[in-house]
Amino acid sequence: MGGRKPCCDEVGLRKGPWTVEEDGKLVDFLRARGNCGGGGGGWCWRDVPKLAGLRRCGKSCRLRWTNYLRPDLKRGLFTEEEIQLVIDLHARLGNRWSKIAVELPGRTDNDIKNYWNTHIKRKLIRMGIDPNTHRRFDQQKVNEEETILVNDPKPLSETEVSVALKNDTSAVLSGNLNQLADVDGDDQPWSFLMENDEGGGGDAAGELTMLLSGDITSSCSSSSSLWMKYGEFGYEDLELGCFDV
DNA sequence: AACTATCGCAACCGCGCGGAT
DNA sequence: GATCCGCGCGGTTGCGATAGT
Repeated sequence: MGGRKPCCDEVGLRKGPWTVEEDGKLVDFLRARGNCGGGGGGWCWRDVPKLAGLRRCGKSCRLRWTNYLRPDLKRGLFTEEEIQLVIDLHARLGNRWSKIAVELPGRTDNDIKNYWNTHIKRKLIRMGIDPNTHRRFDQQKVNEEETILVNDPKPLSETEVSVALKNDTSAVLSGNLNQLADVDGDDQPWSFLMENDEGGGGDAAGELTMLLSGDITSSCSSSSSLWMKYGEFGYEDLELGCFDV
């Protein structure tokens, strides 16, 4: 669009982490002047640095406010419900983080985006699910991904996975399932499934086996419904492994 | 204890959209 | 209709914290 200038090309403007003093100035200003958006405040973000006495660009001020200083922000870990909601919404909306954020009060698009990229996305990849399409990779793609992730990417057969699931995964699996189950060094999600498998938890392991062997589309219409199904087994937090143990 | 690798989050960058002129 | 301008969005980067060796 017609040769816009970068907003931050003015010399003397600060970049990088915000100081407490800067935060204070910005908060004070916004509390005193009310909201932007053509409202009664009579200011726009571009004016904020000048009006608030900050040596920042307006864009940086807006970002700091919306992502960090807003009083209605919810900090801390995502709840199980939020995670499931994110997955479900992402399946429908794709990377439209701002749209997803609308459905999660107190969470910013940046929050959700970060959480997706650092936690959920990797889990899905390792489970053979394309995080972009929410469909399973073809087996070759899975192998390629695993080749990158582990040194010995030899794929497990469905039988091997099944057997492995019946045993201690961390001990049995030296290959990709182990990576898959313990991406970040947290507890083994699959152990929970094993426990539930005993008492009519049904085919949790079986379904997982299908998932791992690439038959997810035959068992679930979408990944989000899959997560809901795991929710029935207590598979509620795919990142933190905080199952009912 | 020192070093290295990895993770997670805050912040930046560039682009596109939509309203105003 | 063309151009300008501000905002918001999504992708990416930088860096401190933490874990592993």
